[in-house]
Amino acid sequence: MTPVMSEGEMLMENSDLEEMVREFFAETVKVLGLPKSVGEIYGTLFISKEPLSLDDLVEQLTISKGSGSQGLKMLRTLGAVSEVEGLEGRKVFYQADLELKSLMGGVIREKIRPHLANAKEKIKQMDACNEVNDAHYDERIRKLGNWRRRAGMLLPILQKVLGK
Amino acid sequence: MTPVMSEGEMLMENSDLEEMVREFFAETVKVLGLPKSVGEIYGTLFISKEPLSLDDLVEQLTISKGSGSQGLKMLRTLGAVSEVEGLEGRKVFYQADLELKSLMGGVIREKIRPHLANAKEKIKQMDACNEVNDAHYDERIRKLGNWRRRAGMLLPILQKVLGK
DNA sequence: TTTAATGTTCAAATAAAAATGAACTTCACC
DNA sequence: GGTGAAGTTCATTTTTATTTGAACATTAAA
Repeated sequence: MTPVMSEGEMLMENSDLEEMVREFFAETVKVLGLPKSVGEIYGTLFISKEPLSLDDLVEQLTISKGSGSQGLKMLRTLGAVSEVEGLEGRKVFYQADLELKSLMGGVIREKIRPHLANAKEKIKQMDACNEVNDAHYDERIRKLGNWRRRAGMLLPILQKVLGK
Repeated sequence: MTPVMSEGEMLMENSDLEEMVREFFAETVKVLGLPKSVGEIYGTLFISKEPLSLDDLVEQLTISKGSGSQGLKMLRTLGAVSEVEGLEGRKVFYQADLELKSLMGGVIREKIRPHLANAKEKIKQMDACNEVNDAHYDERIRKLGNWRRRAGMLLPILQKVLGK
């Protein structure tokens, strides 16, 4: 709305590069099951020279305020962005946490772990359902239990390798 | 079409359990970025007492032949199902490979590795794009390279833990 | 306490992904 | 070669996921 520009805007060179980084993350987060706009927001913050406000992001990405707000909320929940004290009024600025483990760790914590917890329940129910104790079904349910257990063991290892 | 039933059909008990397993895999594969029908097919094969043909699956799941064909194709590509020599005519029967690593390994090989290879290219392009050698951009691109490298290291570890 | 800037929510619109089904290919068997 | 069962392909339809935008909060400053 206002014709006044925020500080960083004019000195920005290399908008090709910034665009590439945005696209890069847009694709990358899709592998993690997150929406494209979340990747674009994260990518924009990742490459930005200074923290950006919601309005900055909405303007740079030409996405709606609602989309931006929701995307930032998700990234905050994942722990992939952090708030920086805004100096002007109560506007909040965001910066990307640059570590792989922030984004990945967030996905593991918020998406994969809950899924595995749910799976544990489901498998228990299956066991209860197999009242006749059919040997074939027994064996398959046991195998499913092993799947889950093994997947559960994987996560700490993953997080360890994701490291610092 | 034909009113004649295939052998296994009548002795099937425990259709609740089978339904639960189908649903379980339908959800699980979504985490891996695969379509629901693929999970349903895999789940059906996973719990089935005998190998099933495309027609069997289409009937049990009430999905279209096209969907079934595409789903089986994907599962074959991933290495999560195998063909069993059909005795009747040239009809093919499928059975699930019951190991976690078949499905996961397939996803890693067919989806994640290609994505990482692509990422390597992209990062190279970014570097080329940063002709002024701006220190800030340099550092971010370097960090992206580290992400990719680390992710690449993760996969063999994953596959090792997925094990036998 | 009003105003205006900032941010959130959610029903509706849009875009993206998946499933359908009819046309087509292939091949075993006659 | 002709027939039909088996399987594939792909343009269209359906379903699901994402984005939008307008109404609604919240609060800093006047």
